[in-house]
Amino acid sequence: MDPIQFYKCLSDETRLRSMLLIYLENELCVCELMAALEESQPKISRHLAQLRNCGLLTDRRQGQWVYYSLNTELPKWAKTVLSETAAENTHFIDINQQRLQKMGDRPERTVACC
Amino acid sequence: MDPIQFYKCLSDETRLRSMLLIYLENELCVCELMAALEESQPKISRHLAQLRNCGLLTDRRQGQWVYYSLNTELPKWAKTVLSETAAENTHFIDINQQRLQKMGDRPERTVACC
DNA sequence: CCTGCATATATCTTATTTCACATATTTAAA
DNA sequence: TTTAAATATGTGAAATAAGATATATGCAGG
Repeated sequence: MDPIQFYKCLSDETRLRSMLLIYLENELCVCELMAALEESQPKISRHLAQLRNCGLLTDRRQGQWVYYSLNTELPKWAKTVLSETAAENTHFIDINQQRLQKMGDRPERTVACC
Repeated sequence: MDPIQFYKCLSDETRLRSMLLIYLENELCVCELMAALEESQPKISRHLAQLRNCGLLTDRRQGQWVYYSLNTELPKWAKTVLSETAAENTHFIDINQQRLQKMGDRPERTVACC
C-alpha cells in the first residue's frame, strides 16, 4: 500500500466519511452511505470504486446490494490510521452515524433496503 | 485540525516525504529538504508554506536559514498517524534519509549550509 | 420475458492542484 | 552599500480531480 495513494484516498470528504463509517459499522452498502452522507448514488458509487481499486475496500454482492468493507489485507499502519482518526474525530462522523440510525433497519439484518 | 485537510496535506509526495523527514529528524531547513528530496527550492518552499498554513508545521528563522518542525499543537491522533506511517514505511523514506546523510554536516550543527 | 430497484459507468464540464519560471525578500558578509 | 546565499512569492500553463447528468448493468419478482 503506497502511503501517498492511501492518503489521497482519505483526502476527499466523501471518501473519508465513507471509510470511517465502514470502519465503524464493519460493512455498508451504497444506499446506506447515500443516506448517511446525503449524497447522490453515482457520487458514492464512484468514490467507493476508487477506494476498492486502491485496495482500501473490498465489495461483495448479496442480491441487489453491494456491501463494502475494509480490505482485510490493509497493512497494520493503515488500520491504525483509520482507528485513530475514527476514535478522535467522533464529532466529525457523528452526524453521519445519526443519519444511518434514522434510516431504520439496515439491509444486512433484514431483507428490505432503501 | 480538520482531518480532510490533514490528509490532503499528506496526499502529495513532496509534502508527505517532507513531513516524515521532519518528524524523524525533528527539524529541517529548506536546503536540507532540497537535498533529501532532490527538488527545486521554490517547490519545497511552497509545499512547506502550505503545511505551515494548515497548522502541521511551524518555522523559525535562524540567520539565513528557516527551520521547519512539527507544530507542537498537532492533535494526538495526527502525531500517531505520522509516527505509524514513518515507522512502517521505512523503505519509503530511507532514500531521502540517505541523501540527507550524504549531504554532510547539517546546518544546525555547523554554520555552513548548502 | 418485462419491470423496478440497486448499483455502476461514460461523458462532459468545471474546479482544484501542481509545476516551472521569473522575480522579490531577507539576512550575512565583504 | 554592494553582493551572495537562502527563502518566499507571483503568474500562467498543464495536469488532475470532482461533480452532474445520462445511460447501462445486474438481480428479483411477476
